[in-house]
Amino acid sequence: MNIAISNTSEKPIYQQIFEQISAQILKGELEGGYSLPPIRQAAVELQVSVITVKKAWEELERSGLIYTVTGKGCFIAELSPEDKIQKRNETILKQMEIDTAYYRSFGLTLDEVIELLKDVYE
Amino acid sequence: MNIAISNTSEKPIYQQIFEQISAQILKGELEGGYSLPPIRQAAVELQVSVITVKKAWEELERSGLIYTVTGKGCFIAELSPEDKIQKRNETILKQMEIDTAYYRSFGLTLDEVIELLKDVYE
Amino acid sequence: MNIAISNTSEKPIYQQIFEQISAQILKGELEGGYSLPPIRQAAVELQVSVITVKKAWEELERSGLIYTVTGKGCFIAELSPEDKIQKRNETILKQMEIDTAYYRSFGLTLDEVIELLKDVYE
Amino acid sequence: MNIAISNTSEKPIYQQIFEQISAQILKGELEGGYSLPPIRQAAVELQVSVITVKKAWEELERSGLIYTVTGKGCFIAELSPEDKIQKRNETILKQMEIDTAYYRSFGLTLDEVIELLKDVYE
DNA sequence: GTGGTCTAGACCACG
DNA sequence: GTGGTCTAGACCACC
Repeated sequence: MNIAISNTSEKPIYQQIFEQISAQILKGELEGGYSLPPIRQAAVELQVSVITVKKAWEELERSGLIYTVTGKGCFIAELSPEDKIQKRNETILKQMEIDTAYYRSFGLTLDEVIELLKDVYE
Repeated sequence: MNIAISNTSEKPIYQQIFEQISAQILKGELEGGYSLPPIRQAAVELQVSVITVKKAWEELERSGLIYTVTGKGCFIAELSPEDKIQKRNETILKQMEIDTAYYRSFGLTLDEVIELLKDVYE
Repeated sequence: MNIAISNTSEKPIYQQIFEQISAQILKGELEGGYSLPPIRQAAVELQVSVITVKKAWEELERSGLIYTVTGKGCFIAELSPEDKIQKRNETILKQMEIDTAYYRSFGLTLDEVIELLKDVYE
Repeated sequence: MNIAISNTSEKPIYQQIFEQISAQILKGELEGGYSLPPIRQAAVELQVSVITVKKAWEELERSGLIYTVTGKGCFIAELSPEDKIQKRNETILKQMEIDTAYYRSFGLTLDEVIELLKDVYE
């Protein structure tokens, strides 16, 4: 559970948790078959409400990244490396479309965006 | 007043208005010195409440993109092309830092991001 | 008519005019007996509405700094130097009470205020 | 919530609230980490609309004096004594420049201002 | 006519 | 229960 939570962020906490675990699974940091910690334990670790954790877990299940075995816990879905990459790209592309729409609204060309991106990416 | 409002978007309406006018000013579509429509008229055109328009206008003023003359109206600030580009880049870089942090959390390298970006930008 | 007007200031224009003429009379820059310019001419010079000038003139008359001779114009009241100083101090003290109340609300002592004041006064 | 509101003042209510809370924080009367009352409760206490309170709270947040945690409440920022003094002086100096410009427009010297100030400060 | 302020009341997401 | 947003409608000062 290597997760950073910002209370003052505009992003809901449950979504911060969802995004970070989601990224960790698709990066391969969390391997298929292994279990996530019980929600109550996660809630204590992350210093948030049980409800908040539950909401994040539900999002993960809805995205097909984990599955629940009633009475046993939540387990990370077993995805092939190809599946992971595909899911990762789907997720990112969805966000990227929103991002580029924003950049374009300011009249930026692709080249200008790439130029700025290089600076930001360090 | 060429503005598209989505009521279903998660983004507050006032911010949608702010972002679009902001982009239009920085793109040079709205020239310095000219006046924005009166808030009440804009409210009718955009089919939103007067207060929602006002909130957007206030953000624009706070960003130095317009100035208000009480009893006369709101006018677009006279910015040099350099100022516009600088302000534009500031605005975009702020957003881009958030975007890239997201991409990186999935383990994407700069080159991968640029590759995806090219596809999305069409 | 040596008057600087700011459209963007929060202060009403008529009050800006009033304050500046008021100060000039009490400083002795405008001498008793001399006439102010006709409101229409003043309006043109100052680039403001006739109504605005009229409102400033009315305030001046109410303060006893000018008097109107119907059909002839507005004249600066003849005040002895002592009267001027007294009026000036009255005017300033009224404002100063408001100002000091503000400073004190932050817990500043008299000495601290004087210290800051010296810096600001250059 | 020790706040005095004047309905007859020319100053907007939300600004009166802002200024007084601002002063209390910078004086150290309200300590970092503690929470302000919920806006709805404050509205009842102060006998004003919820929106008026909210506007004051927004100004406080913009000034870096409080931070908002959606769904939890608004908390007073943790500022070091040095930060407080610096912010206090910034705030006061901004106002003092306006005040002194007014005094000077009447031809008062620094010494005369200080003399009057001593009287007013009691 | 313009913007500036304030009100009362409503619905929503979040925790 | 908390803040975040939005609405409709009102009154005021200023120009």
